[in-house]
Amino acid sequence: MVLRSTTSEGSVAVRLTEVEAYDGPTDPGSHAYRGQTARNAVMFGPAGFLYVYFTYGMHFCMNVVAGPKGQPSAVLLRAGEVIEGIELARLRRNQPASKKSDRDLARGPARLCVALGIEREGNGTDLLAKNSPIELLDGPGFDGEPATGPRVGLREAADRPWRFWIPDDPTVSPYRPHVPKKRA
DNA sequence: TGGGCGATTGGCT
DNA sequence: GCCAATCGCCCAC
Repeated sequence: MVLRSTTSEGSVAVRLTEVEAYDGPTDPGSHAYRGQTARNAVMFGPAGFLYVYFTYGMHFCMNVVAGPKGQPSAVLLRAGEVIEGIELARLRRNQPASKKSDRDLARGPARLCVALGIEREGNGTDLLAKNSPIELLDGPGFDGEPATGPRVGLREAADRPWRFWIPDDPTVSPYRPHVPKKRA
């Protein structure tokens, strides 16, 4: 799958290489686990819409709503390879042109949002609509099965193997378990 | 009503 | 490897 965003600055497209599944009501790791709130309202709508949230006081991450209306399942987009608009992506990420650093342009959920220029106002975008500023497109697949493993950085439901990535792809982000905050 | 904590990142040791 | 940055959300008080 490919995600493309278009702004006045231009377009950037990313081939998605790493995602995680979040099943609302039965998944303690999901933002929708405790019911609908102002923040997660988009998740309770129909599939194919973008749920963007702000975290750690400085980062945005995004999900594609996957379940039908009223069933808040979603897919967190964690990483990808920039396949279009790489100069704009480098500019947004403040990275010099280099084969080595290009790998990191969209490697990680917050980096992916920066590279595509997606922030708060992208929340609720219809990814399947004609002429949408952010569109989800069919893209070249790959041979074989995706790799699976536990989701990154979760305290709750850390055992569920609901992370999926393209094996051996260099743009996939490294796995990190949850780190408890140190007490005073 | 407020404090603890988060689906993270980048810089420094 | 370790840690600070930084603020909105949510629930226990």
